[in-house]
Amino acid sequence: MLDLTFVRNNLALVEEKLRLRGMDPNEVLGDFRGVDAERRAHITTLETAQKRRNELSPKIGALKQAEKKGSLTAEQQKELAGLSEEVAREKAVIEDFEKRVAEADEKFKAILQGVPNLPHESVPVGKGAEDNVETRRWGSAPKFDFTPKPHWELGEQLGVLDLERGAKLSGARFAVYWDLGAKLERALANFMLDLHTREHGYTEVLPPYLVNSESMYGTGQLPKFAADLFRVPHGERDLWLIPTAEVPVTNLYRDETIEAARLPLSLTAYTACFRSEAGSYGKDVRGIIRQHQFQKVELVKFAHPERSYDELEKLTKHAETVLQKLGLHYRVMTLCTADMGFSSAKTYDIEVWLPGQGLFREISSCSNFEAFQARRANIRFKPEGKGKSEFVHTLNGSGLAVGRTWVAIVENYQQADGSVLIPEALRPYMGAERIVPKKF
RNA sequence: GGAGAGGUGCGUGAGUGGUUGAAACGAUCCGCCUCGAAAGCGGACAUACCUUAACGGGUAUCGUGGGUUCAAAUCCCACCCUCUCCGCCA
Repeated sequence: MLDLTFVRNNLALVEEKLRLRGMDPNEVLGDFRGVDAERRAHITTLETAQKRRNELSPKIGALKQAEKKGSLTAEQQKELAGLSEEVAREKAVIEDFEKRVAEADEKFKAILQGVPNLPHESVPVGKGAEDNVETRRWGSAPKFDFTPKPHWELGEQLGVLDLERGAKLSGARFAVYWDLGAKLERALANFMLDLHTREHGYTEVLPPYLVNSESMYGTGQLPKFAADLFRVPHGERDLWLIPTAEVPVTNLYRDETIEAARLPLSLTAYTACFRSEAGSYGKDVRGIIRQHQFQKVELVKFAHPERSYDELEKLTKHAETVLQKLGLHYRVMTLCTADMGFSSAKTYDIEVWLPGQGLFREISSCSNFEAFQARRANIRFKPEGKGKSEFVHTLNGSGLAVGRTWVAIVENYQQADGSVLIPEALRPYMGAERIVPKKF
């Protein structure tokens, strides 16, 4: 969520930035000025009436006390009647305008919550994914003297990936990993967590996979993107399966104030992620690129506003390091204004080369949300010395999506004989140098 | 799942209908004192929103949401959370 006062005072700028995102400002902002003015007028009316009532109440109280004791003069009797009448009138106004303010608040909040974050000035302007800018590239695509296969074929032949039984158990977009396939997933997760905790200074956390609506609201999944989530009914209130560890980890500090000296806080978490993928029917139906459940190692930072863009660069490098150590060819894309997510001010996508499919595929998305999430989730820091607390900047990125890394390993390290070589860095975690065909 | 206790400001903790946005103590900050410090003394010390050129003024907030009342931290209802005991369970 953007700052109310900022939007009010910089409406032209906000409209301009929305256009950069390829959105129609009128559609997004609606009658912002009108609703804002209406809301404020109603608040003023309400508070005036409340003030009057608060002035009258003690007078009525005193007179009623006297009435009880029977020491009320005729004149006071009249005064009491008059005051009672007046306060009744004010009360009617209060009740009426409490409703009107609530309605106006609702309308206003709906507008404000529907406004995406403003792109940072360094973000390239564009109209769609084709305008994303390749910022750097690492390594080179492996050469094969045979036609490399996609991971779904390899996985089945090796006996490590079982999509049929995944479908039997749960339905489409669920997978079962067997034997060294399962172990590869676990090895990758451990490798990534060790790298980030030992060499990059992150603290590991293991959060719940089910969270309440407040948490989903805090990171911006709700109210707008409920359709992408799995909802779990639970008594009077619903719980939601997390679509990414970003949700529970960012919300760790919801409604809290962090000491400035502790910033930046760097956290990493390995969790399962659940996405209903509504609206993506027919997309990536083969293999395990797009699943309802997948596992991911997430990197989250809470940073000082002045240093958040440095932290974004670092966080992105941390994610890249995983690919470098695994010897996987990749490129870093700076998303253009039109392709960024709703809450992001700047995003780098890391795309890994998948030879079986002959394309680069997103394996990490690293974003600076500035204060957009912090404002919603009320995450502050107290500046050194005195001064008012301010909102922190939140950042996150995948470090990496384990399922897609699994795909990258299998496709990039496939051999002519149908086996898959395990990269050096992973061998201590695998206890094997190679995956060879086996029946499940 | 059953029975009970409780949720107040940064912390401890008063407060059962009006003078309490909230005592007291502690923490923190600023002064005074001191060569410096401690102690002592004096003062400051929540958030959001509305209003104002500004100084300031106002409204709301005592787990959350409703209700009763002229008036609610205080009474009523629902929910959430924490703790204790029982049951169940990895």
